[in-house]
Amino acid sequence: MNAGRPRPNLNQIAAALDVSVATVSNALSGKGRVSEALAGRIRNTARELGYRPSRAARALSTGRAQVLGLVLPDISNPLFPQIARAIENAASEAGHGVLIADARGTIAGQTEAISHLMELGVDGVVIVPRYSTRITDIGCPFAVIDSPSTPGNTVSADHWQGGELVADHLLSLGHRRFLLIGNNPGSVVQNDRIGGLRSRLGMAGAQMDILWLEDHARGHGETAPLGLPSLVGQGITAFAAVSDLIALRVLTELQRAGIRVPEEASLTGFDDLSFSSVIAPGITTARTDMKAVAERAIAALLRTIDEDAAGAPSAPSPARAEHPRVPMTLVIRQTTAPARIKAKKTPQQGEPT
Amino acid sequence: MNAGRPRPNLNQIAAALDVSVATVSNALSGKGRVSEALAGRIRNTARELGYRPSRAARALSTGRAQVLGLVLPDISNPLFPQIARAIENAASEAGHGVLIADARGTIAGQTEAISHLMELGVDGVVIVPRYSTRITDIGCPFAVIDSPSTPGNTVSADHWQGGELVADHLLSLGHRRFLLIGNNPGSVVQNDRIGGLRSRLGMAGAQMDILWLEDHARGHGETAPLGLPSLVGQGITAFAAVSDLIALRVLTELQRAGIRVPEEASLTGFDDLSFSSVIAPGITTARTDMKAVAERAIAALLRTIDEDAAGAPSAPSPARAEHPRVPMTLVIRQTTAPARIKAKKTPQQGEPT
DNA sequence: TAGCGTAGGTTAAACGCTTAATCACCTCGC
DNA sequence: GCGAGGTGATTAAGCGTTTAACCTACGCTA
Repeated sequence: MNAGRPRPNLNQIAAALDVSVATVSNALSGKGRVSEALAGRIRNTARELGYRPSRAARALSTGRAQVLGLVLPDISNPLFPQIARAIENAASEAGHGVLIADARGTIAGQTEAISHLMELGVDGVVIVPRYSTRITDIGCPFAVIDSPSTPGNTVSADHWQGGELVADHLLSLGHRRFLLIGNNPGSVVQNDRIGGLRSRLGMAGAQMDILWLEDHARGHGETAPLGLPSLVGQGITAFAAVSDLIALRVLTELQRAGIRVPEEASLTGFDDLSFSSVIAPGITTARTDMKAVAERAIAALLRTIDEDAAGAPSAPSPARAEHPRVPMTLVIRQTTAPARIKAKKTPQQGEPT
Repeated sequence: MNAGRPRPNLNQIAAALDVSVATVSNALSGKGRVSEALAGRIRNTARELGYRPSRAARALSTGRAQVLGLVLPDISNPLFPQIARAIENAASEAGHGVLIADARGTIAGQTEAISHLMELGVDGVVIVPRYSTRITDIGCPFAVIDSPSTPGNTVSADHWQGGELVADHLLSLGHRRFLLIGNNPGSVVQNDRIGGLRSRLGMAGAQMDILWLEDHARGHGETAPLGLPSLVGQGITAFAAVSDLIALRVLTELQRAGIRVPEEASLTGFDDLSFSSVIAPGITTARTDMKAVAERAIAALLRTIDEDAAGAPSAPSPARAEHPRVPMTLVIRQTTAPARIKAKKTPQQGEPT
């Protein structure tokens, strides 16, 4: 029923050495009791025959497919590469494969993607949820990467602290009038970044406004200019965006209007997207240590899978990591510089709003 | 040996209805001979019990895991999201999952990634090869997405034609002096794009130079300015980059120098990356119909897998698609406009170099 | 020398599904 | 009244591993 390339299996090795398959299995996995001499011979012939264990058979026998799922809100999100790469590496390190699934930006798509993955037989999934989604029981072990302030979050970057980092940097450069730019107020990640920014800027007595692009788009259209140049005229010297993609939009809009960055206005982003280091000027940004996030997420997920198999009564709650928040780091490039105006006045401390 | 959540299986359905597992299997798959009445009852109880077939068991029995691998030269490549999304959708449509693998930019990593995927038990892989790599026998069915001029290419965008498209557009706007910008001359894709551009520009008797960024980086460093503004002074009116990422770099460098795009210089890219539609001005670019490419690649791959299982003697050559080249389309945005100088002279035809 | 622990294996069942082979029964046509 | 053919189901083998349970020497100790 199954022609194709007949891969060598345990039987062939066993037959070649005239031992039982169980012995071969034990020798290769190092489990049962096999003399070192025989084990060596078995390993040799296994190598000679080019033996590759059948994952399917192993999965059937052990109940573990050694495959994890990765659910993303939108694969075309520019941050996706970083996440996917990190998750894949971490999982690969642990001997697991990663199956991707695209939620297509919708909440229905997210549910669908998860059940599709389960259909495919994954042992567990790591979910980067679409904003304003609360992942509850999904019938298999799962880890959530969102933001520390999200209930049920397994591990993530400390977006709030990232905001503080950026704020401190801009304040230290003497900036006092800010525009914070977000996309969607429903996103916990974005809110936390804005929150971190506001808390520090507020403490320093700085003046700030917030622009949510989604609101702006509703009024003026998706690609309408944001009217930033006039704000510079009104004294704003620093723009802090919650994403490098937004920062890029700001940068080009300012440049096009003939406003020089960073000489006339500073600009920061988040995420250190691929283009941020390539363009001129390079974008100053807060970066997530994706490797750390992914490793902790995978570790927590695998632990949960084990516990689940060991007989947890059926309470599939999100995996929990020991250290759920990974600090962000600041990458200083060329879009930030000392504020031009009102810069000689030394930074005033302890002057809360 | 296997606690955990005991999923309902064929046996339970069979027991519940007091029929044999074979009948249940047949009813659910619509294969053997089962009366419509019984089949209906079986489907019902299957639904009630929340039955989900075990992929592992099916894979073991049929020899098909229903999982494909996707090998990418570098997951952090900004084009990756488009490809991954399209492949995932197409595969999902065909009932298959997609396992990702990262070649980490190296040729060794690519080999490693492929064998890792095979280790994981994929039925076949689709490979987007690192440039200057020739994929030969890899022990399992595979499809290659590179460029039509690559031997062994399964399907891809018609990069050459994309270059022609861009060239024609710029020529029609009256441009006559060009700088073509590539990254690495070893990339077939980039070479084809450049080739398409050159052929058309050459036919029109235009003047052009080529800048390979990798050469430039070797001499001046990775992020060194490209010295574009002075070229504009020398009469170049159009920059054609082989990627939007490069185009973005060009755009920001020009803008920073106070050169207005597209008023003083036009600019084009390739791939329609995520940021290209967001920034100001939006980048005019040649776009790949990834959906079409992915669908053909998957279809060809699945066909090859079938043939392979049917007993192809063991000649695993790349999957072949009926229509291996997918035309690119031009997305005209704001970085291209009529040439300022020498533009009144009507385009001269039939004046080859 | 009986008894025992242990190193080094083997046997066989189980995982859940697919599918070829078989079988029982019923209906026709002659 | 009997074989041919068809329908609807069952039986059983097999996919490749894992693993619990069992078996057999052999070297010791008491």
